[in-house]
Amino acid sequence: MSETQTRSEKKERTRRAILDAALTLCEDSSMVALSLRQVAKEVGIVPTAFYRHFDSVEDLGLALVDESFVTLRAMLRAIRRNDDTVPTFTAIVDRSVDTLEEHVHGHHGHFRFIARERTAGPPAVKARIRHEIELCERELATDIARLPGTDHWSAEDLQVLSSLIVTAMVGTAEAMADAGGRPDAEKRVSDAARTQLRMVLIGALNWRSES
Amino acid sequence: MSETQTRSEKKERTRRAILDAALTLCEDSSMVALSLRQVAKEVGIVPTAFYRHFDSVEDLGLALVDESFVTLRAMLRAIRRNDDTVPTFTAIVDRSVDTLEEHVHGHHGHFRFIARERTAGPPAVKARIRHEIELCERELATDIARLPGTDHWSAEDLQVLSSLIVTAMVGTAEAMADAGGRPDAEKRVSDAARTQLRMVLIGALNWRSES
DNA sequence: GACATTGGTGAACATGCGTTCACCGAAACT
DNA sequence: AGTTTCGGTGAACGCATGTTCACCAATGTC
Repeated sequence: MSETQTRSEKKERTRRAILDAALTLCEDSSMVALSLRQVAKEVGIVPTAFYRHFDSVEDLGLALVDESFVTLRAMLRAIRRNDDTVPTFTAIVDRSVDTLEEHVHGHHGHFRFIARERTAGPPAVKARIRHEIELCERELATDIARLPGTDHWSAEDLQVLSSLIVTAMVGTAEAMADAGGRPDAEKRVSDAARTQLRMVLIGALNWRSES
Repeated sequence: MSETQTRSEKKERTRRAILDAALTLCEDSSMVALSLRQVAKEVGIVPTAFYRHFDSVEDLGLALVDESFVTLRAMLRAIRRNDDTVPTFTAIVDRSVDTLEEHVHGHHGHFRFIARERTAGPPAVKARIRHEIELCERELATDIARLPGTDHWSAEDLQVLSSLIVTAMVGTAEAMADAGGRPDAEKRVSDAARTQLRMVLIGALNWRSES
């Protein structure tokens, strides 16, 4: 029987459906404008059944944050993996932006969610996202510190550079998701991202020789 | 009689009160979660009276966008004025960030509004904000083109650099507004912004010598 | 095969929403 | 002084919201 399934399988299925529906429904506004009944209707269950899976809408939001950051961290791991195998700086930039393009293309929902709810979500969601992003910045800082030519950098400057790169990349991911899969638009965004990253890195490498 | 006033004065007063109340009320969520009745209650008028001033909530949103960009453009003018009188690059950066800090400090509501609704607002509001930001990027591009040492730059690279700077400065404004007036936090943000801008400019100045 | 667990149901609730309409009273105009 | 203009009022509408509760039927357990 292909259509029969264990109870917990079925439960997990509707849980997924709720998460997906919520992500879709708040796509062009925000979590704060998301209604439980809308989600339920989209999923095809009665509003009450929602509470079998989440304690509240806020709970749903936090689950979406976690899920989105699983996606984001998977991308960061992929980028880090590439960087180990690749020699020059421009090659690192190229491969990194390629990876970013590929992942954002495949999961624009999650990336847009982060970019949006970071500033507009419910307080608890905002807080969680900011915290996660801060962690990403710190990880990036230690990655950069491992690169050659950054020995004499202060911890503050490392942090500031990471923050700049993350901000730029969040902006890129946003623009990429807005490109909506049109290859020409995506190409333009990723070319811009490459240029931006390269500019920033050139600036960073010539740092301290000036100030 | 100090408390009497002409009819249009009174009208303008409540219009202002509505705008202020709306800005305050959507401060920790978004315009999409703003209710007409909330605003009316905050202002101290009956919900119906709202329609004497705006056609709809969306109309209110667009008015807030316009108002916010009046503030933002005033800041840009101030920065541009400084730049004309100041000699070195690092001095330009310092003065620019000072000006930004001062203006964001005085009008964090407007800056947070732009940063938030840019990604989370109602569609019409989002569209208007993106358009205005694009204009700012273009203006910045022509400003940069007027600086020495950018003769050989392509139009695309100018645009990309402007976009990077604007993205970074929107991020800075956001962080600055989040600092919530605490001088030490504001200082940290503006120091970071100075470093970031300087890095970007160093990168930009050494551009094309590499690629 | 009997029993407990549990995902989903449907009615009901109080509340808040945007918008409409006729109406009022004071300011503005003639 | 008489009339018009207009910001604000208050009731009313239909609809959507979050949450509660008792209930059901199929699955899992013994």
